[in-house]
Amino acid sequence: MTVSRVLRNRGDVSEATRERVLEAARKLGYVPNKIAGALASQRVNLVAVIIPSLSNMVFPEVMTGISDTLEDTGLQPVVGVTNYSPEREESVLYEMLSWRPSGVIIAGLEHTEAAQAMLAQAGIPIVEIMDIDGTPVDSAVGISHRRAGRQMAEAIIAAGYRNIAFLGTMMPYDHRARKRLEGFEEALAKAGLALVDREFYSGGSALLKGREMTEAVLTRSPQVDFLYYSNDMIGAGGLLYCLANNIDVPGRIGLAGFNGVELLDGLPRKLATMDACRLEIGRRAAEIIAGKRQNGVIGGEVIELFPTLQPGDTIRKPVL
Amino acid sequence: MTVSRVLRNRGDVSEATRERVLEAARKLGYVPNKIAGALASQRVNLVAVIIPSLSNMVFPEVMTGISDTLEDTGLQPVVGVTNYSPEREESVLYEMLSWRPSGVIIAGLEHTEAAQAMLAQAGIPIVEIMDIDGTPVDSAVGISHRRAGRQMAEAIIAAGYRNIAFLGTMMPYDHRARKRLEGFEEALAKAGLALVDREFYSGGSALLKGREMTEAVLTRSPQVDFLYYSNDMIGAGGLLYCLANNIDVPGRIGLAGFNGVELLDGLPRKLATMDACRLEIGRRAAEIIAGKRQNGVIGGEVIELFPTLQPGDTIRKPVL
DNA sequence: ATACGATATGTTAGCGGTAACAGCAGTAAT
DNA sequence: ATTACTGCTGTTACCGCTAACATATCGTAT
Repeated sequence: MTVSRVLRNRGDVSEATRERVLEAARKLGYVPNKIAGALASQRVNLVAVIIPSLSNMVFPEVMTGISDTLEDTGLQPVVGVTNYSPEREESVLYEMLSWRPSGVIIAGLEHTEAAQAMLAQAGIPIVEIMDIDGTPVDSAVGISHRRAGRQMAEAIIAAGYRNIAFLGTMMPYDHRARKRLEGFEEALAKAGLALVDREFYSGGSALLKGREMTEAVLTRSPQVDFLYYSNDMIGAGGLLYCLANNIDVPGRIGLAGFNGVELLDGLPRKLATMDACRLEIGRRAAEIIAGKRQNGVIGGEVIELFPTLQPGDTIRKPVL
Repeated sequence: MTVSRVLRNRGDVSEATRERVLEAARKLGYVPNKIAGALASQRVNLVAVIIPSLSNMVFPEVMTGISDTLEDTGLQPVVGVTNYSPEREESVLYEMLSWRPSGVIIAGLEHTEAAQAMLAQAGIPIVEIMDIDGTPVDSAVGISHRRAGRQMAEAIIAAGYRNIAFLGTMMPYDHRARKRLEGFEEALAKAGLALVDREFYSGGSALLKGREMTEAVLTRSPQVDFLYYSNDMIGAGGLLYCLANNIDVPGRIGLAGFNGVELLDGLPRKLATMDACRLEIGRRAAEIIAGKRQNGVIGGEVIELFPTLQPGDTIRKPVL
């Protein structure tokens, strides 16, 4: 018992005994068994983080925000990856919940019915991140992708472009990309426009795909004067393609992506984009988990963040 | 007890009872408590994976290899990130070991003394990945970065370049980048050459840093005819800089990076690089953990993988 | 009818810690 | 001297599950 007290810094132990215990622990290479500890105390310092992928730049940055904020709370993030598969999400969630974490941070608002039920039943703070276009189980931190799509469309139209094409992922479960496209088309419609062309891809090097898709669209639909990409990586590929082929950007063709990835800073020309507040999302989500744990508040809150449009060098200045 | 048997698919249970149990579990939203289960059975289906960073492209791909292989073994990877800090590595390791995982996959061979001791004492399979230039605690899967550096130097020299500069990270704890540089300089020395210039960076957008550093070096040392980058990202930045400034690549200046990241495929010209066998490393490491668990073998094995040099378009053809 | 093996279910004792409380010495206040 | 309190250490009963063993049930060969 005294050992337990020393190792957890809880309760009074005389300095002499504390020393003896620590010395012995060090000598024996003793590592306390958190499994037993957690079972006895009904407390687990783990936070489940469930995200679709690690291979694009977006989630690692969210992770950074989460880790930074959790750093000095004693909480530890544990990552599960779903590869954009709802079934896999469900099973990862089940697996993680069975370790009784202190909270769950999960990407998106769309989950299987079973997953929804598990989240609702879990009795711990749940934060759904990235997206707020929908109804969260508990709390949510994110941006409105629909609005983001609309905003970009409005900026593009204001700049005088009229023949607009969309290039993006095919993934049926990338709900956020879908919502951006919906918002985008909605704003086009309001201006009496419609997409002139669209092109989808899946898998492979995004940068390369961006080049290929851009070539395909420009060949097929020469009248196109703007390319809206569902993410910055393929947008960057498109930009490199245009530069390599001496296409006047943003005069003849305008370009825009989404995410505000750091990578763009290194490109010869800055791609228009909207930053997705990734770091901030991670931070705020972690704060909710850490905070709730303290004061036991259960009411869900929705935090909407507002991405800023970065016009870069690939959109003409608006015609007034 | 019967419930336990049903939920773990272990032992004989009549079909009727099994159905009843599953139905009840579903209706109640019952999620078994793995903490208690693990304590009782002394078995934990978790594999600790400890890596320095998620934000460059290399570790996510290793993770993919690990996840894929572990997928159908019932084992689950749990990721911890150290940010290249030995102290943080030590504490992350301690934290993870206290959950009694079935194995540890940890990047690099360099750890604090305490971390080394913990790994040695843990009594579970340990796989140190990425690097094999050193003495592993147990098993290791990786490449020789020293050899990789040497190989690249030899190829560069064979191609006729003589005034070679190095551009890389400043991070004192990126041992693998350091070893590559050591091997590189060693091979230069053997050919009677030495680095003409060197430039280091830390933090920020690697692509942008690549541009800036390249400009700095070329301005400061105009005689330089080859730039060896410690990673592909800054190499790509350098390449874009050269192309933008109409520098003849690979005639006037040759370029090479390291890692073989997918990103390069999308660039207007292919950067010379060496792929680091990331996917394969993840796979083999996971196999060792999964396999050992089965047959209880404890002997450590060292698996050296051999990266292939991809000359791309940024090294002149060797002069024979 | 009896014995037997196979299948199905129940019982008991932990796993390694921690919460809660009990005990005990020493010191200060009454 | 008695009481009250503080600081330190020890005791006990779990936490929720599973290994190991015990028991019950049933069809079937003897």
